[in-house]
Amino acid sequence: MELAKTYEPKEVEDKLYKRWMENGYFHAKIDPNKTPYTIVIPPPNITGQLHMGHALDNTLQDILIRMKRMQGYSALWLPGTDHASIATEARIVEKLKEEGVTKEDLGREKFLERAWEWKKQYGGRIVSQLKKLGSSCDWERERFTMDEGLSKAVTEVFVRLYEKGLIYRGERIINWCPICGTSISDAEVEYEEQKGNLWHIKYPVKGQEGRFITVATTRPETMLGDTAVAVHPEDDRYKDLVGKTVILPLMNREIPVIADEYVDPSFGTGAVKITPAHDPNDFEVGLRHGLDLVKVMNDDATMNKNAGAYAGMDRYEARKAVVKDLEKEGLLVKIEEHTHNVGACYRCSTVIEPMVSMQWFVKMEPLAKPAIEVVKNGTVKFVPERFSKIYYNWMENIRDWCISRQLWRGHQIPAYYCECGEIIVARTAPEKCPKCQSTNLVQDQDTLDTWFSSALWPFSTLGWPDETEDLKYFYPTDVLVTGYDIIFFWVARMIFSALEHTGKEPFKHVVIHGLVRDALGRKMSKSLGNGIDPLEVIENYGTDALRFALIIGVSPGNDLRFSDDKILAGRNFANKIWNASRFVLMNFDEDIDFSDIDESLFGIPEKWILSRVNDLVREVTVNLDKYEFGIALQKIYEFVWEEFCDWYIELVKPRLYDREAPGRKESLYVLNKVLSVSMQLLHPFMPFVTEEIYTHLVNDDPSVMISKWPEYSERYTYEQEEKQMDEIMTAIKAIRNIRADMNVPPTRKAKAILAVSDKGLADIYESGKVYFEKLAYCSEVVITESKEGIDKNFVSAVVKGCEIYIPLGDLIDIEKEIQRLQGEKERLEGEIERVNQKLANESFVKKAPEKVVNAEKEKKAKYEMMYESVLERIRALTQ
RNA sequence: GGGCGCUUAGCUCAGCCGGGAGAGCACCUGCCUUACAAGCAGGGGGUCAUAGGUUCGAUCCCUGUAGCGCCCA
Repeated sequence: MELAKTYEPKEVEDKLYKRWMENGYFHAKIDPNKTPYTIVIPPPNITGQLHMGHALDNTLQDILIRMKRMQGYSALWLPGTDHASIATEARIVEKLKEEGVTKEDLGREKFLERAWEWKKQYGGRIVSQLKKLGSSCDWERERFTMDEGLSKAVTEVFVRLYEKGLIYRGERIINWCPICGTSISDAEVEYEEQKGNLWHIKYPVKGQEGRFITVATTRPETMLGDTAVAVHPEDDRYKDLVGKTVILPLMNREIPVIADEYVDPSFGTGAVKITPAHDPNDFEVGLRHGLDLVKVMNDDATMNKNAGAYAGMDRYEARKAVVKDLEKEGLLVKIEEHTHNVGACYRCSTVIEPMVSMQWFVKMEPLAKPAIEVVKNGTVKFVPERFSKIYYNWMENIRDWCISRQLWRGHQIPAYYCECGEIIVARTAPEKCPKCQSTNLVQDQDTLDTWFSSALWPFSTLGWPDETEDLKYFYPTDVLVTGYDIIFFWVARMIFSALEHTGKEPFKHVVIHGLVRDALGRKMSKSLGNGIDPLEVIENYGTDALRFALIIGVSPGNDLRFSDDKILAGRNFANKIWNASRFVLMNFDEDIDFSDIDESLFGIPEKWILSRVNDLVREVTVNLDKYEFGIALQKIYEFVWEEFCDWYIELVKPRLYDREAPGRKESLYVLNKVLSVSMQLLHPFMPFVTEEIYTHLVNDDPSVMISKWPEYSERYTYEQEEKQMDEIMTAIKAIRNIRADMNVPPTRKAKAILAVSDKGLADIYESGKVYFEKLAYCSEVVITESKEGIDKNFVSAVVKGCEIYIPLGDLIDIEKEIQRLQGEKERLEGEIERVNQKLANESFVKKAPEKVVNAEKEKKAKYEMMYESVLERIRALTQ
């Protein structure tokens, strides 16, 4: 059988994915004889494009799901997409703008039609991109957050929480984005340190001519809405003013001076202006003191009629004007430079405006408590564990969640307002008001935060609120894989939602990974233009190379740098195993049949490699169970490349080239076996190349992805052969080493004399003669006890229990050879010195484990023997 | 201000139960050896940030310090 000389991913990937789909391998069945294993995908934005973050996240999930599937679980990876209301709406609004229309011009109904069209146009894109990545999702179960079923779940949750008093409508301070034109939640605000000013402003005290109280503020324009000045109750500077009244400059409004613990006397002047309608802390102060709310801004961040002369100005224009006017009136004391944190909209980076607004909220405290508890008691475990701290920190300080959005795209809030003032929250639109019987009802115009529906994802996708078979079998899910940037947005909300509505945790493990950065360590972003398109990588190097590059060398939870080097390493690895398979298959006869293998014909290399691969099986399984993806892949890489290709294949060649050699077929069997197992272990990481190879090899499975995951077995542990192979390999390396030192090309074969006194070692070498010839380029191998006939024309090397001599005649420079041996001598002296020091230390010998002490003693004996040999050789050459 | 992470070869990063520091890339030497030059063989290169502590023994555990990064307020 002939395979191409290099692996061509393009020729196999789409073909194989199609085959898997057609055979229904991705579909998970409800099977009472199997244990379910479930992962729900973090749903990407329906109109989004696959980026490296998705590629990493989904590769990790695919690795887990493919392994579990092979291990015999009924493994369900449930895919789907998210409607991403704010992002989608922004994009459509942008598009309309190009057409010269606003969404209001279009009207809600037409606008929503456009949104569905948009989905139709781009909705398939991310899904087909996930397929390019090799994701083995159960596409028959694909879901969308605005599907009928999921929408039903959203309504159900809203109604239940409302009925329980956990959802309420109220006028409270929220984060307002003037560009997106909607409220956003606390989690959606990104804080950035900015250079700004601290303005010190004098407020005249009423009835005390010439007396002022000076406040410091970073936002002078909000003073127009001030309803008090606050000082700390213990602050002697202001004690007498508490309860008095000051005149709000520019507005000439009278406002009280109040005392509140919230004020930090050491900051600024120790007196602060209170604007309850435009600052969250001031809002709290306002509640405590019963202050008025004076809102001075419109929704587009221009000043409103309450701002008097400043009405109509943009907030920054107003700031300038206010400062200028204060200065004119002599009320501006000073301007200090000051850096402070400014909140911006995560979506459009506009500085958000805290303002009082009538919105819907989820009451968080009763929901957060059990959600903290399940992590504390280990029902839900974060991997790595340190992320649970971030989770606690957020959950313990959480404020009520603002869930209403002034957007059209999304789940419309199931609340209906009657002209009589009654509010009805219901699963279906009520026909008339239960209070006044009016039929004049209007549904709330707002939609829900997208995360409100994603919070239900692990169970809504399985059919909840209906008690479906899927829900019963696959829920709770097993693992959630996601980035640390989304713990607050999503993970936390799924946990409390699941506990509240299903009474169960949504998943058992939360595997957190880092961000994919560029080669310089920067975040990949559109604005920087430094993003690497995973599809381009797939196009050029293949999916397997991409997946390799994303997994190799990363440790859980840490960010990773993505570089061309790693892609090339991945591509080269795919090519390497491709060629190893090519070699194996080239040696198969058409009618190859392994049904009558005689294990007694296994040689040392066969038992050695079987033992090694057996060990690999354990290592890979253990590490994957710990979510140590990087280590698991590294182990496979090293085994396949070094032990299997560089050693075993070379060792087995002499046997293969002799068609009459006894055990030839057994070696072919071992090649086939070890390669098959390697492909099985590697398959979750690099699904395509492994499938292509596995199906060419001799085995009973039609596909590696439904083959049985290998298991470690004592039966294939050959300790003795591993040791023997070690001896042979060490000697071969020593010969290669001196040959390379002498610059002897492989074509120039040379005799090797192995001077051994130990009978056992001599036997091992004897049985491995042919390997020396092949792997150490020996023309002849003499194993002897005597060193007769060895003269200055020989170079030598010393390994444990053996002296190796190679006659190289005129290639030898005796002076240089002596120098080399001197170096070796010094090295051994150092080793002996170190071991002696250890062994001379009484407490070491007394307290260290016996095993460790013995190992040191053995080393000592070994080095001393080698040292003697080197000395002797130096003497011989210097005579 | 509170919390977390990182500091290991020229670069990017691994490093399990504490018992002689590893990989990829880069660099140097020799090889088109009938699977693979996307390859083979060999080599150089490290005070494991720093100061203490625990221990027979510390890259690893503990404490302090410095630098970098992230999250929260």
